[in-house]
Amino acid sequence: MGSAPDPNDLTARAAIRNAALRLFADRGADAVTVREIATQAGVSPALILHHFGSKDGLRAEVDAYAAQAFDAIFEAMPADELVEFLAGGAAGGSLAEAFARGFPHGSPLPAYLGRLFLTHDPAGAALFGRWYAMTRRLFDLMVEAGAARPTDDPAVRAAFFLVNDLALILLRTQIATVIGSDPLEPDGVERWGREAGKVYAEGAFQAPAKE
Amino acid sequence: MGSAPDPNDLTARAAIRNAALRLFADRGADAVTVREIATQAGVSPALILHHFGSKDGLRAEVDAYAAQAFDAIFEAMPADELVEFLAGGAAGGSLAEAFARGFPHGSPLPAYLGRLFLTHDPAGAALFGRWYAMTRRLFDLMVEAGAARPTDDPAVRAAFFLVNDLALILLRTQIATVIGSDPLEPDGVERWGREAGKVYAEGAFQAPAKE
DNA sequence: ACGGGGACTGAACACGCGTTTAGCATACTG
DNA sequence: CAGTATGCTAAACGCGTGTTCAGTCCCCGT
Repeated sequence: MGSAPDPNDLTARAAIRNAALRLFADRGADAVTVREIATQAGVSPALILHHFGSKDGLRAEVDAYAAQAFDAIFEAMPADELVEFLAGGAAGGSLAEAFARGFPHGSPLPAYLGRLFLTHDPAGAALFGRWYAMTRRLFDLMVEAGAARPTDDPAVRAAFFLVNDLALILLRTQIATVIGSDPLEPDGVERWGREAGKVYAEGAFQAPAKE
Repeated sequence: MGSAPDPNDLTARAAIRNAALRLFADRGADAVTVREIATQAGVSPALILHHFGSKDGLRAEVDAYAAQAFDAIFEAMPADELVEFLAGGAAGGSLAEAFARGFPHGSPLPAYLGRLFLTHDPAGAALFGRWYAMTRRLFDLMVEAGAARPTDDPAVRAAFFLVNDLALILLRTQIATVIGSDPLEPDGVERWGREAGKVYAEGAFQAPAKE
């Protein structure tokens, strides 16, 4: 929430927050103990309560921190720029690509996002709503610009594209296993973007060959 | 695992299993207590341990039960039939549609599947692998039959289609909120299938209008 | 120099968890 | 009818959890 670069960041407080973020993303907040976070952050369990009041307080702060990070991704994707980008023929500009670009290798935030959606966290619902509205607007602009075909069910189409994009983040590890590249690392982004771009531009099915 | 219709099903044992399945799917096994399952199933906590040995034993049995249900869906989708179906021009035959058809309204299994994937459960990884192999085979057959365009990265294309399909299940509630239909209920399946079919058949983007 | 306050800790506490145990009915077997 | 296995329960146990508390250290203003 605080916009100013908090001076008491990079402190034990921040170390606790970061450790909690990573552990929560990996295994879920319920499965992580305060003592475990403390060990990981190199502090005593009591200090966590001293700084955050309770485990739930820490949880709330980590949630807010993650939400802020996601909003940063969100705001780094201005719609106008995207229209130009897409209209230029490239298939990029997806949320997943923004993730790959915005979050360094090994960041716990993609996994955290998955948990946000799976646990039906209200913060996750709000995030989804905002991203959906953005996708919807984007397609309106693209149709207007002649870059996308019109459709009679734009609500579903926007949702279709959005969740396809999110699937890349949610199923990241499974995808990496079967295709041999992490789809949030440059190599995987490239392969995925090319294939998705082809399907989105011209489809994948065709009338079967006559005989 | 047992193929014969176990005579001691529809008993307290089955009631416990069903209650656990629903609770695990909704909130995750770690967040559910044995006492809670017992209350829901109308038995005493001790009976759960009597029947399943431990909470982990129950968890394993519920996992196996769910895996069996998913495999039933899997086997209800023979590839040959699918090829004909898809080649016929319809966009159906997706995993999500099979889910909608195979699981009654309000079944906890779709949510359970989400947890399987999100928690990096090995059973989830195995399931994903099998479904991926099936998708991969399906596309090979379709290309052979002239129903799908060839691609130089078939591994990514198969993964792309599979995860798009799974996204529908994983993000079901969020989708339902924004499009106004549950995508695993007949109405939503219809809308989603039509839109996805259009995109997969002919794409959604086009060169911008010249001027 | 010194007093005060915040960062920090070790030890303990209360509680809820999974689990154990002893025992009660019921029903089947000889 | 005794004997015994089975389905089931109430009560308790040990343990790990989130949390509290009393106190130590150390920096910083006066």
